[in-house]
Amino acid sequence: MTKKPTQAALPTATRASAKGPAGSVEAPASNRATRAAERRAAIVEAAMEEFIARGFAATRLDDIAKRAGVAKGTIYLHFKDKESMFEELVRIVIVPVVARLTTLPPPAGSVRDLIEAFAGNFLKEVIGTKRGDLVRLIVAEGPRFPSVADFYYREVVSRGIAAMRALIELGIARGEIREKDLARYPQILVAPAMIAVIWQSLFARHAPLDAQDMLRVHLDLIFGERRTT
Amino acid sequence: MTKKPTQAALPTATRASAKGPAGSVEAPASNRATRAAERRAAIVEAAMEEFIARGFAATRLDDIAKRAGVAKGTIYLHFKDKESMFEELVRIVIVPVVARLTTLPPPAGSVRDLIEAFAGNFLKEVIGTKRGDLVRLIVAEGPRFPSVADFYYREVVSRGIAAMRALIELGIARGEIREKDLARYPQILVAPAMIAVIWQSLFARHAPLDAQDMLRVHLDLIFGERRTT
DNA sequence: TGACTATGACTGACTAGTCAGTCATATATT
DNA sequence: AATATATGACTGACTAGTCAGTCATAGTCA
Repeated sequence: MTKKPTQAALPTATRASAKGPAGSVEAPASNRATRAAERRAAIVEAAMEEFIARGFAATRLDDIAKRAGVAKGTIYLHFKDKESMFEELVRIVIVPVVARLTTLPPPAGSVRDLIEAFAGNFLKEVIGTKRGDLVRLIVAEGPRFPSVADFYYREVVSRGIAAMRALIELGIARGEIREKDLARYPQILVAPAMIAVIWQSLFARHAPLDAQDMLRVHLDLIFGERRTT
Repeated sequence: MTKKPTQAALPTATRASAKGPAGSVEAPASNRATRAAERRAAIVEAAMEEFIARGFAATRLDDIAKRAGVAKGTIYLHFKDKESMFEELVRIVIVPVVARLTTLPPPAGSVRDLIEAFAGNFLKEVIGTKRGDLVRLIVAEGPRFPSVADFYYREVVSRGIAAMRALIELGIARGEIREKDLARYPQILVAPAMIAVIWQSLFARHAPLDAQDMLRVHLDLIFGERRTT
């Protein structure tokens, strides 16, 4: 009597069901492998949102499962445990971003144009989006997940810094940038953008920030006033 | 069950006025009020360290109690619950910092000197210290503690931005700063310092940052190369 | 093609453990 | 003694991780 092995369970309709809380109607998904991949993607997506909203410790796997429209056990078919799930998640989300960024845009025009295009892209893709919150999440959890911080430094930060430095050196060589020491601290070039990301997720309600315009002013500082053409 | 356990408003001890904070290793502590204040201070100190190291959700009150050399129940003599403890904590730690900062230094010399002195102070007092980690903690937990984010914005950010703006406007009026639009975005002035704080707590092991030097370069950007006087 | 079997993705009730908050008791102060 | 403080064992709500069992699909054979 104590045990009531799963029996009643769902009467029927496990097949076309999916009418779970997930909401979005899953595509037919012909074969098993495809379905599995879809579920995995759903878990990743759901987990990302929960982790961003609550942080690592406060996130419940039950909530992730519910949001993904999946049973809790399913999560463990795809990830070893909560911790390694979090670590893997960051990789999964970041890798494609890095891939896109390393696809450098056409190196035409002035250095300022290059940087402006790059920054504009960054603002559009990161600020106020899921990706921006991910940055904040990494700042938040980094110290407790050295492997995540390491990964992020290796894959994103060090590369970004190197790329910015190259750009700055080009600008100096071309005479567009006067402050030669800037090449030693590419962080300065990027700082306002990072601050904008953090600002938006913390203080947007108090004082929204026009990141695009702020960036323009910052670039004016580095390149000198833009001549209106 | 809808549980409504927490009821008792802050019991007492809120008025435990500031006494000699010096209180270190269990001095006899003559009167009760003093002892209570000491215990409270020990709890605040311990809680701060635990919260910084683990974040809000992952911090155990048992650990705070142990670190403070106090029984768990004692914590509840001083704070209503974990959540309000965290909120109060941020206030307790930040208020004296704000108090110190608003004690403006002698407004002598050039604007650049003013800012440099201010920044130097900031670097020494914040970067790599407990205070720096507190900034990271606020960034991390802010979204989950709107009251903390609000408080921080009101007490620190908005004041800091206003002060910086005043300084920038002075610099523009005196002809030290050429970029007039900078006054619209004091964040640009502060951004590298904030980035330095975050950088140190996340990536110091990979690539330590000479914040002092970076700041010098940044100020060169704003004021023009420094003339060696 | 249709029927029968094998596979493994998926489920969710369950277990073992954790931790915030309580309170009866003990200790210190007046 | 009376009162104010402090203690830490205890409780109950909550959750990460497990696993016996289910069932849609893939594979096999007649």
